[in-house]
Amino acid sequence: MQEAYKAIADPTRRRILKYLRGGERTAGDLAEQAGVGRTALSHHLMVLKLADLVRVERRGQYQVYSLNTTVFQDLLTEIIGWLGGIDDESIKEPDATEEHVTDA
Amino acid sequence: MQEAYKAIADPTRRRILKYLRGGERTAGDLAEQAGVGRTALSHHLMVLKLADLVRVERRGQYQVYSLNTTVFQDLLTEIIGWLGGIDDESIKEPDATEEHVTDA
DNA sequence: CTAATATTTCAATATACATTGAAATACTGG
DNA sequence: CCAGTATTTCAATGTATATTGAAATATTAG
Repeated sequence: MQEAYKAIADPTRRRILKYLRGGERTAGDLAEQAGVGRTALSHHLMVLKLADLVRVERRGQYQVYSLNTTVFQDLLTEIIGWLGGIDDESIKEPDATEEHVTDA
Repeated sequence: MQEAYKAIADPTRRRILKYLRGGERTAGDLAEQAGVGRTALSHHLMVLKLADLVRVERRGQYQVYSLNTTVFQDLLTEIIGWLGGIDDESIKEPDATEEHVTDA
């Protein structure tokens, strides 16, 4: 999960993810659309791959990238958790014992 | 928005956000719970504040932090956008013009 | 096999970020 | 005002990350 959070923190990578919403894309397509050098793009795709946010498949000369939506779902679940009341790990509940945050 | 993505990319900051789900907390409480030095904590809180993910209010000697859920909602909306079909910016649709990603 | 195209790896560099101790600032109680 | 507590700012440092050009690898077409 940590990998996914870091992956989406970069604007270039978010742009890549957006383009991938349009369907499968080759690395070359993405480099062109994302406006980033081929080397840098390759790096970003690697990060996205490690985060399991994209899949890649070789098709002839090309590497074809596509979205893997399952990790997005997990992200959503976690962020919703911050808002609502679905918890998963040690969270100190707001008990009545007010130590010092009473008032001014 | 960019600020929010970067803010949640750090595990310590996500931990802080979790603790804040339990209600208002002073900076001291958070430092203790998050297991990070006071200086580092102050830095993280600043990042969260700039991202508008938390609010802060002085109450006597203390600075009291709390969640600001509105930005979380925006985050959710964007991530849902990546999954579904709600788009907001230039996205190349998967048109029928297959240039070279035809097949192997 | 060779030439051509697509993509990744390597090596170097520059920038951003997290962490720390010490000093500065803000507030409370007496 | 003074001592004490809470928090932030400052300055320094180490680590992580983004970017780049050149070289290496993979695949196709002939």
